[in-house]
Amino acid sequence: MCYDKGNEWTGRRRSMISKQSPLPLYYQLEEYLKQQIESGEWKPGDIMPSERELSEEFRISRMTVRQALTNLVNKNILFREKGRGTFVSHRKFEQNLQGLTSFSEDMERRGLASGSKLLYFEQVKAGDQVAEALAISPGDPVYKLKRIRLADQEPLAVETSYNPVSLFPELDQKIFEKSLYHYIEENRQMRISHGTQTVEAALVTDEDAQHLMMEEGQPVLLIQRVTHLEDGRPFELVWSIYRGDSYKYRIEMNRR
Amino acid sequence: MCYDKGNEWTGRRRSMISKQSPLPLYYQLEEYLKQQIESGEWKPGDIMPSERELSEEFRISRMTVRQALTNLVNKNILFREKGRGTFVSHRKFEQNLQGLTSFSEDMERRGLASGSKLLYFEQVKAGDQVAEALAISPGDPVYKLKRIRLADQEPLAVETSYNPVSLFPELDQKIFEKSLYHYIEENRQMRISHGTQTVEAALVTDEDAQHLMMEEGQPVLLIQRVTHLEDGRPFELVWSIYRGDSYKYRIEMNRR
DNA sequence: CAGTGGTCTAGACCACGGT
DNA sequence: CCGTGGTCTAGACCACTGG
Repeated sequence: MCYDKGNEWTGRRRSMISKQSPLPLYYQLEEYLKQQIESGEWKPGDIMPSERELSEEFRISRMTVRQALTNLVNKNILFREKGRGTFVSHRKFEQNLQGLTSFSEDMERRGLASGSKLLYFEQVKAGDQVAEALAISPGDPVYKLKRIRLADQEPLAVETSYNPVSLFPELDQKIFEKSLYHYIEENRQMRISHGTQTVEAALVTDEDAQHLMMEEGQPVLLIQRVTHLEDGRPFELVWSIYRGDSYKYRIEMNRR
Repeated sequence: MCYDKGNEWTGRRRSMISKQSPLPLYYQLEEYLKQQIESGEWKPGDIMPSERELSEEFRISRMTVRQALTNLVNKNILFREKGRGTFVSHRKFEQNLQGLTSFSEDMERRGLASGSKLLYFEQVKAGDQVAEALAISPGDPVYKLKRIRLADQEPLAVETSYNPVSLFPELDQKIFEKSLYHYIEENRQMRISHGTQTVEAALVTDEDAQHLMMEEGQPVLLIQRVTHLEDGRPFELVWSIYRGDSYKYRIEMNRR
């Protein structure tokens, strides 16, 4: 009986992977396994079929199976034990939670409608601090954008961003309205790689208090972010001021 | 001339990698390349020798070279471009960026002497909030520890931590003085896996103001952390209150 | 002992980038 | 066009865990 079921599976599984597809085989296998785990077909702690079994079932070489499994191990979806096997992780996190996300992605994850109100968008000369963060020379042109960020129509943050004109000469307001990250990755085909953030507590300034409809003397979260492309060039510097009473910065991370 | 230099290198390089070593070849190559980059032999933006070149020079197969390079790419030390080559990243070498670190590890990274002043250490019954965070039942025993954390002798934070007695029945003050993380990983041979933190801004309370030698009405950074073992069980809940004027929470992260 | 993941080889064909 | 990284194969031997 077990064998029968196994063979059924073999057929179903093999059909999920096509050598005709333009997608790499390891990627197809990776997506298939991920989907099976997400759908609960295999549960945390379950042992996976061995590499040689998967190799035979899908009629692909063991090295290709390993490439798929290794990627899932790196994403913390599977873990391996020498001499024992490969298992489904206990992690409940969808990976990526410590990922670099934009305001809109952040709000979407929290189930809030995101919006923004433009204060201004202009081209200015970089000051010393901006120039250093963006690895350009003081006086070089940068786009400066200031917006009030809304969550469910309520003002949540004031955001000021700087982007070097030399990197994206054609930036305009519409690109920001949709999503700068989307524009960079899809329209410009460049890859966003990593970023540095600092988070600190401060008291709200008079100007920001007006924008955020807060009283004086209340605390705010002050976040600075510098984000880099894959070749290391910084492409944005963002200063955000969040209302202390309505926003928590949340991060999930791994040891090592 | 270029060729001569190339051949010199070939000899030197090859000698760095031994098939006799118990260490895997890909790992030896990885360490060698990392060291060359750290020492400035190759600089950010430089193109690396091609995979086929490295393969010939070190007399190992291209797949093995790829394993070494792939690991370095995953660590953000190198990046690849299709049809062009493999390059040294511009990324600074701080690694372990988004890692889960203890207060002492954090201070060490900032070049500050860390210390702490015990306020109390006792066994109490878990309240609802603590029980939920630690995935135990309300009323279950937990260790509660409250300390003032010092950086270069100055008070920087007030920290309250909770650990389930059921997980570590033998915890004592001395273990905390040295390092709980060290104890768990070295003495107990358990693996710390992941954690969740929230960071928010608030005004200092009267009690904390005294501990931190702050005036009333000043902002503080309020950090909550829940940390898990590899099997998913939470083993600590920590509340930290940092002086807003002297501490920035810093995090580096990758997209995707 | 048989089965597992870990490492390694020597080929192969592809799509891509720059000349 | 040639050289690059990206993918893939069909083997191989090893060290390790379990019964």
